[in-house]
Amino acid sequence: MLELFRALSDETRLRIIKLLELGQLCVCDITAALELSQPKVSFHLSILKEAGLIMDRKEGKWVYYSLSAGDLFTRFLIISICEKLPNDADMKRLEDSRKARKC
Amino acid sequence: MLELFRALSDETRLRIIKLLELGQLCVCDITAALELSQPKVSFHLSILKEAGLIMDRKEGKWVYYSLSAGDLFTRFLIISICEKLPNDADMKRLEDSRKARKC
DNA sequence: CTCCTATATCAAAATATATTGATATGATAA
DNA sequence: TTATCATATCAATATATTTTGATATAGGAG
Repeated sequence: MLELFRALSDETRLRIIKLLELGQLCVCDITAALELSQPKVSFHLSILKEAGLIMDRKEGKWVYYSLSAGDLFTRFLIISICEKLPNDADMKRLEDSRKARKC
Repeated sequence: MLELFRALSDETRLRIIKLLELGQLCVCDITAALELSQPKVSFHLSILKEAGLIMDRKEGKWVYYSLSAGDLFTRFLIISICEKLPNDADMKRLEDSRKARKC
């Protein structure tokens, strides 16, 4: 429970969770959407993964991350975050990046 | 929401919340129950208060803290914490301290 | 094989948070 | 008044977390 709250106590990580509400995304999509450096994004993804909030799947060069099922409490937290967090700017950048076929 | 998770991402603060499930407690009760220094306890109480999780009430020399009502999401978090967190040792020390009438 | 791309990891630096010991405040009791 | 108790706050230190820049790894393309 403490690890869960720790994982959620960072703005970047909440933004990642909100982005993943859309479905699986690769690291470069997330990096483009958040406008952050790739090592930074990888760092935060690793913390979310450790806490059991997200999972990854390798496919060729890419690693796709998505929200993991988790228990009822965890899912409730994720739903609440997604409901309350605005992320229009991130979404827009994600769309732009995908149109540009950057990865 | 971020402030809420930040406030909850510390073991001492979760222990305080769990103790306050019992009802209002003064700082010296909490200090005795957790076996921590008074400034440390005051520090963590101030963070919980800032986040809207607890409230305080002055009465003479004492300051009593209790869980604050908050919104539905906040209350759900508090209930979940209290349900999942064991704190037998803290409770025992609280009882002992009260029997000894230390404050 | 060589080059490029996507991602992870590492060490160092930067920043944030927590702890300690000392002191301040304010209420009460003697 | 003076002493004492409960609590808060502060400055200094200690500790934890995050960020950065560099490098490693591994897959695919040419």
